[in-house]
Amino acid sequence: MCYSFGQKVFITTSIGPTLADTPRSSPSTLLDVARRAGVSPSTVSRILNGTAKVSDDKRRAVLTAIDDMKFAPNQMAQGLKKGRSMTIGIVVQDISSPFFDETLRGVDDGLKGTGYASVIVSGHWNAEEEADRIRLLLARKVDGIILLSGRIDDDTVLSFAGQRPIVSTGRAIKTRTALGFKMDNEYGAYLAVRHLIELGHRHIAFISGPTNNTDAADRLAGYTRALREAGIAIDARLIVEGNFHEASGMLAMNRLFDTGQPFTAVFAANDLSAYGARLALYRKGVRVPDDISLVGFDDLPGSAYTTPPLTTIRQPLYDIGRIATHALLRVINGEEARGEVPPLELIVRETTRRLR
Amino acid sequence: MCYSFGQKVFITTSIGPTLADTPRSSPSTLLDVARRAGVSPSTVSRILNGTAKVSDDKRRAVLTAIDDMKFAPNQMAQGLKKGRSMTIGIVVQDISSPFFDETLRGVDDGLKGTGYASVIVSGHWNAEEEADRIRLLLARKVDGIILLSGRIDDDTVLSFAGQRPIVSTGRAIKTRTALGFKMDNEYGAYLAVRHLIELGHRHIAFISGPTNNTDAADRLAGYTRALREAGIAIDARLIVEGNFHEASGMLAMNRLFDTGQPFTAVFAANDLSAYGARLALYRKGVRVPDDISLVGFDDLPGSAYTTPPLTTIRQPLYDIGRIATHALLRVINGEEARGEVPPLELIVRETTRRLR
DNA sequence: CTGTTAGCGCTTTCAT
DNA sequence: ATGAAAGCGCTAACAG
Repeated sequence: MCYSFGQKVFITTSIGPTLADTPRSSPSTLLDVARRAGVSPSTVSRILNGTAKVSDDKRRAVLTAIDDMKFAPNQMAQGLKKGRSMTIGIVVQDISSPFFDETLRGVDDGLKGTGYASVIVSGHWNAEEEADRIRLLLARKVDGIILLSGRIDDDTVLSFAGQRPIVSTGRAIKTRTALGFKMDNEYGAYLAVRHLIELGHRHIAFISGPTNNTDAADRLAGYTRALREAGIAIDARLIVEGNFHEASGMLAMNRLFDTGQPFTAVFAANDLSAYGARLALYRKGVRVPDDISLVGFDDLPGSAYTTPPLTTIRQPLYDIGRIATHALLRVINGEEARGEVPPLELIVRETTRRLR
Repeated sequence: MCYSFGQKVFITTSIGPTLADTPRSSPSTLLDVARRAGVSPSTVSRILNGTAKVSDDKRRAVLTAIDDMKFAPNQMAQGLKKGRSMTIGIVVQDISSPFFDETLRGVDDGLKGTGYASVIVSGHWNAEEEADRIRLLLARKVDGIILLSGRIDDDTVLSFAGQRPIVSTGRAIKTRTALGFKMDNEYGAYLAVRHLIELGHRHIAFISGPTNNTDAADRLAGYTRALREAGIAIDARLIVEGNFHEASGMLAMNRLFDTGQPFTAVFAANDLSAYGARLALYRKGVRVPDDISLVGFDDLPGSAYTTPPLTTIRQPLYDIGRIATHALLRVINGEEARGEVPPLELIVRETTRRLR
């Protein structure tokens, strides 16, 4: 039964057969097709793979047989035989974060038309779990792995790369089968803070990311460099730690106010924490950008629709996904992997303003 | 090479070996393990699967061999033999939408510890493409399919269900191998509009979803029912069509103003279009909720952090994912699939206010 | 151009 | 309790 009662929805189904014990309309095999078309299995295979010339009449016979029987080659059998599963593994840290979404979209587009499918697993920001998931992918015989914001160390990546090619973001490695590339986070943060300084701000707070995260550390470095270059002293009270999530941005903002230190602008280490900071500001009745300027980092899709739209550092998330995919595919095929990731750039929207 | 130059990042790698032509540290097979442990392959298999009793000494020998050789069974071979790939297919419509994200998170959690992995494909809101993707999944021998917001018609689903069990959202089907359940969208919309009416609003605009979408149609129905019940005449000029995306919400809002019809509240058919509408309002200098009340539908994770936080109808996206997964797993195992999806509910946040 | 044969790595009767 | 042997569905020599 499946009935909707008022607002509740119940679903039930009677006891059905097991996947194992019911052949269903058991899918036809290549052998079935061969028999039906009156040819040998190899001929069918050859047509399927374009491996060799086949006479037109046989080809026609096979093609119609395939059509009639709605035959589709069993990918597991193909994979077992060819040693290629035609699937690649993607390791993300959070299956439902707009950050990874954009990259995944790039991967998806990069895979389009290649015959490859992807299985996505999450490391949940945890090195142990991440390594486990990678082992799982390897057991599944994925042909390659894309590691996004990996937590495991480079040596571990390298050892996995002994089994299958890996391309990873956020690390600078390069061997025969492992390739990594990282964005210049320090530079991005520098850009953000310099923008604020150019607008006349001198008291600029920073909501950092988790200290154990290299991207976060790089962004902090960019923040301090911009300040130093402008001859502005670093005030430790204006730097509070967040964890890249909305709630932490909100908390951080409140802590900033609690210190009593004056500031006219805040740079959040990522958009998500900027959203949280924005809410804290709203709750306090502080106007953005009139009273406080705010800049984020990432340029998530939603950042163009916040109120007001967020000034931020754009990460080419989609491109990273596409480029990583292309690179991996090339390595898998023994070609030279080469790619250029667009640089980080400042997107000035409406949360920053010149200090009068 | 992998070098970072200023802000640009270049990646290159020299020509490497093909996946095919390099055995790498070719993974050990079950046979290798058997030889090393001095037993037959069957014994190893039995230990791996717990299929039969094995003497303690042999078991120990095998286990250490497995450890030494870092053996992991080839899933393709296992799958081919057992007729189970331990993979399920997930069909979404947009690989990077917060809407699907939440559901995917539910699926991911539902799969945790089951040994199943998922391959996610996107139908891109297109029935043709969706059917294609499903065929691909079937060729990959997924053990079951979860179809989220499918575009294909029920008959097509049913025919696919002949090959593998399918559970789908947004449809009321129920056969031996196909199970669908849909949320009561009409009721949800009704809830939203009634809330507005209770707050004293009489002129309530509606930014609809695409007219060819059943969820959108249901929500429109709920809107009209609430109005009718309250004795408020439906004003066609207050209903404008959107397409569920931010930009369309923004456009719709502007069109609403262009009509010149007065209104004090707007109900957007989903959160994304509410975000767009919110921006249009901001641009026009219209305050929310002081001048105009706004309510959305979905309760995306971001909706708690908009400025101000969005009043909306909560869809139990995560639960839907989990429940669908459990149901599918049960069908796969020949058990009775049964589940209850939490009802839609109104979440009152800060974008609605009582009309003075 | 096409068929026959031998596996890919694993599980599973069937004997013992 | 354990091994031998057959085979899942496909591809790739190897003959012809």
